[in-house]
Formats: sequence, structure tokens, C-alpha cells
Amino acid sequence: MRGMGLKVRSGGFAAGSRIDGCRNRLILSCSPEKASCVHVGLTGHNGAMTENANDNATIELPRDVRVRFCPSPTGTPHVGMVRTALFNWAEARHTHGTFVFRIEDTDNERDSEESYNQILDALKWLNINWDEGVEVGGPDGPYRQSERGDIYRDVAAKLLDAGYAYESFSTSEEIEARNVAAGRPAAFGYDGYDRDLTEEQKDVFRAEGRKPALRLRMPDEDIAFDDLIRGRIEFKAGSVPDYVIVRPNGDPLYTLTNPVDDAMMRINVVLRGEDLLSSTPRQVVLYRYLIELGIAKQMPLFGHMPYVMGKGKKKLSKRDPESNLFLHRDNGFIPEGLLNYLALLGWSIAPDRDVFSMDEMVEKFDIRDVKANPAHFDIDKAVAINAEHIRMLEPQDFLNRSVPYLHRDGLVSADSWDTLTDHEREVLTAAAPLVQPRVRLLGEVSGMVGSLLSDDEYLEPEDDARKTLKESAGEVLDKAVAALEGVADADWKTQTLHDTLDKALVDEGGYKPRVAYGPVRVAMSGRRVSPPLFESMEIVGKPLTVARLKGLREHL
RNA sequence: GCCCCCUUCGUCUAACGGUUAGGACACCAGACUUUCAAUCUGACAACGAGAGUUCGACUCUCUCAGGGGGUACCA
Repeated sequence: MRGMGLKVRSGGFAAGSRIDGCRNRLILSCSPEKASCVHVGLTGHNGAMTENANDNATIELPRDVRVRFCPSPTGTPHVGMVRTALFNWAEARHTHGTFVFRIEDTDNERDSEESYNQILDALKWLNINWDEGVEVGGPDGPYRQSERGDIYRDVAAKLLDAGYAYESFSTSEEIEARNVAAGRPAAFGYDGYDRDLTEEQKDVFRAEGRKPALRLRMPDEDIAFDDLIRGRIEFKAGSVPDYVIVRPNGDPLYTLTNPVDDAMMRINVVLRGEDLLSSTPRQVVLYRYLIELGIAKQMPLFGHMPYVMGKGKKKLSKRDPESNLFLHRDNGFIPEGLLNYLALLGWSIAPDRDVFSMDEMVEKFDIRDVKANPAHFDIDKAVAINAEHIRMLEPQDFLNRSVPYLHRDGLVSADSWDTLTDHEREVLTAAAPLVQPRVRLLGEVSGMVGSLLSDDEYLEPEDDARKTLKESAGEVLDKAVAALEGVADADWKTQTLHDTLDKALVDEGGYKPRVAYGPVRVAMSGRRVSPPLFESMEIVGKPLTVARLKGLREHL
């Protein structure tokens, strides 16, 4: 029966649907020229069409934009999720609209309180704030779907009464079996079997102890909408089966709760991931019914953001470590850097720029400028962008943010600047300008300042540092020690140390600078890359400097 | 099978019918700092294919190919 519907593509029906969609659009945008959407559906096979039917740039936004971010609390926060939140937030801020934050926890099997708290933690860390929603409240609460059961039950009942939804007793096994028996692929989907069950037939099922799911009735017509990112998108009639909105046990599904809440929270711009694109026709239809029932005022505008891809050509999955927001935080991304990078995935602020602040993003952002094609998450570029933001930090801010990482790595006594010891603050203040330009992630600060904070007289060289040591290392260290021991305490300054060692090692010793300073660097820091050498010596002082040079000498 | 989306340097992107197709990351080569990193300069590197519309197509239309997603009583 559904197969037949496919062929019977009544032109009258189709046109009616487009006019309908258009009317909704008109309510929204009051855009007279958009009346052209009436004939857009007649896909021009002739080159006569001069207008670009897929032009999304001219879609008008509502005056008072209301967007939302509505994650399901499953698993740890994902960078793709953050990008979705960011674009919604930026659109709201740019238009001086409203950003609603709702939690879609209708799946008891997978949702967790831990995940919910992590999402809150993530948004707060990123400084993505919201105007209405969980924690802050608002006129349309509650904002957790698990607390809105009565609302969904009420709407479902109205849908059923109006005939927009119907009871479906078919199990998925039965549906599949019918498809196979009819020569259709098993994955064909629901076949509409229960659409027109009589009361008698339903009674028979009930007598068997079966409970019905509720399915929404899909019209047999093309369904189209204008996507803010992709332009016009049309789904062929018959390609979307009637779908379940309430489980037999009474639990509402995402397919119902999401549009119902969007309607009741007066969301007028729905920005979400591309993965929801193919469920949009279902929502459009439900929305029409909600409008008929007076539950929704208008059809929202949709915009589907491209996927964030991982390695290869796969969507970045939750199992992929690079998808884990907190992993990036642990590594030392700062919110400015990560958000900047994520914004670049599908959007650009100007032809020749890619480093910018969130204020600048808010000023320039327009969802209609977002590209539709998927973007790969490139950790190298993300890190490079982060490095730029770290360099832009005020030195004290840089230090404040670094302290938790230093504490985590056991290098300082406390996890906040104010509770550090005077000595720690002194060393870090001196080190800040040396270290800040050399790290790309805050997690790298520990490696850079560790040798400055340590009292150890011998630092075990890291592998790559040890490899740089040449045969001459011993002689070099001996000469360096001799020269430095001759420097008076009062002269223990960067410039003097530089001059002294140049004279002893390069001028008199005859070593190339590369050969001369390699071992000295390794002795002082244990590393191949370190803060500037002479400055480091000044910071740790003469006794420790000399001790470290001797220390490495003994361990060669 | 059916439905939908996507296609510019290796990667992220700019271009909104007329450019030597621009920038960034990565990579490579120099310069600078008589050290490492940073920084600076330079080099390499792209319009998936085919039709059409047009005086003119990366830009508009169509077809194909390739890639991705959906086809759930997940979201």
C-alpha cells in the first residue's frame, strides 16, 4: 500500500503541501518574495531557471531569534556537541536573541546524571552561557524532559484524538516479516499495517495482551523545507514511514518530545547536527499537526550543521579520544583556543584570518554563512590555534591558569595562585615570559618550568635530550663549571652568564654554539627544549646551576 | 534496496559569473637569536568527471562517480 502511494504522486497534494509550508514560512519571516517557493518544487530540468533554488543566504531570520541546545546526557561531552552549542550560542548572541538550554533525558537506558553534570561543567568551563534552561530556569520549564512527562502524555492524547497519530500493535519482527513476505527489503521500514485498524481488530490485539505504540501518520506527499545552511531540501513522498512517538509502555520518544518542547519553548530557529537532517521531515509533519492543535505557533527554521569528522572518512565517534572535550582540557587547551578552532569547522570570520576572540565571533557570526560540507578535526591545527591564544594571555592570567596543571603534575604546593608559596610565585613570575611563548598547551608548562621549580641537583635527561649529547659533552661541562664557578654571586645575571660561557666555550673552547650549549641545556633542564638557558641559570641561582652541570657530568 | 546530504591544496577554508584561484595548519628550505623553541622570509600544493546555460564558469542547471548519513519502540 505504501509502495502504491509512492507512485500516486498527486500533483494537487504536492502543491498543497508546498503552499502550506510556504504559509508557515510567511508567518515566520513575512517575506513576500519567498512566495516563489510555491513553484520551487518543480525542479527545473530546463536551464531556464535563473534563480538558485538552493540559495540559503536570502532566508530571513525571525526578529527575535530563539535557539536552543538540547543534548542527551549520554557519555562524556564531545567536541561535535560543543560545536553545536557554540554555533547556537553565537547565533543567539549575534542576533541579541535567546539561548535556551534543555536536557533531553528520555532514554533511561543510556542517560546518566554523571553525564548531565559533565555537560554543565563543559559549558561553564567554555563560558557558553544560556538565558533560559536548566539551573537558570525560565518561563517554559521544567527544562529536563524527564520532568515533563505529563506534557507529552497530554500532547500524545490530543494527537491521537485528532487522528494525527494512531495505535500500532505491530512488533518490529512482524513488520520485518511482512516486508520480506512482500518481497521488500527487510530494512524497508514500517509498512502502515495498523493505519486503519477497526475497533474490532484493536480489541483482538488487546485481548492478546498487546499494548500499542503510538505512530504519527505521515502524509503521502513530498515534504520540503528551507535549511539555513543547505537551502531547500525535499523528501520524496512515501520515503518517510509512519513513526513511533510513544512506546507501548507510555514512554514518549525523542521524535515527540523534541518538537513538542521546541514548540512550547517557542524555538524558532533549530540549529543541530546533520545527523538529524533525515528526521526533519517527520518533525515538519508533527509541527504541522501541533500548529493545527494550537500547541505550536509556527514552523521553526532549520539549519543542519555539518559533521565533525575524525581520522579517515568517519564521523568523529565517542570512542575516538579526540572527540573527548575533557581530554583536550586536561591536555591544556584553553576555552578561547578550542572554541576558536571549533568555530573554524564550517565557518570563517574573514578570508585571511583564523585567530579571533569570541567577541569577534559574536559580532560576525551568521548561521547562513556556515558551510554544508563535513570538516575533519585536525588536532595539529587546533593546537596551533590554542598556542596563539595562550600567547595573547596576560602573563598573570597565563600563570593563574597554569597553576592547576602544575599542581596536578606535582610541581607546586597548591592548585591556585593565591595559595602558592612565595618562592613558587617568585620563580613562576620570572619564568612566565620565558615559557608562555614556548608552550602550545597549558599541559606543557610543567615540562618547561619543572627544572626551575625543582631543587634536584641532577635531572635525568629525557630520551630525546640524551640523544643530543655528543662525545665532547664531558669536556664542555667541565669547562662550563670552571667558568661559572669564577662568576661572583653579585654578577650572576643573564648577560654575564651569557658572556662568560661564550668566552669559555665558544671563543676559547672552540666549540660551535650548538655543541657547546646542548649539554648545558640538558644539564639544566633534562630536556631538549627548555626555557632560555641563561635566564634559567639566573632563576635557579649559582649553587644549583653548578651542581646540575656537575650532576650530568657524573651521569654521562 | 529506498531516502537525504556532501565534493577547492594532505587538512580547515576564501571566492558570492571575469583573480596569476587568496589565507591558515602541516611539511620542506633559508634568515634571526653565536643555544632549543618562538619569530620572519620563501617553496610545495587544489576547483571529482562529463554535458549544458553564458561573451565568459570554482561559482548557475543536469547527469555520473566518489564519500557520508538515515532507513529503530536511540538521540
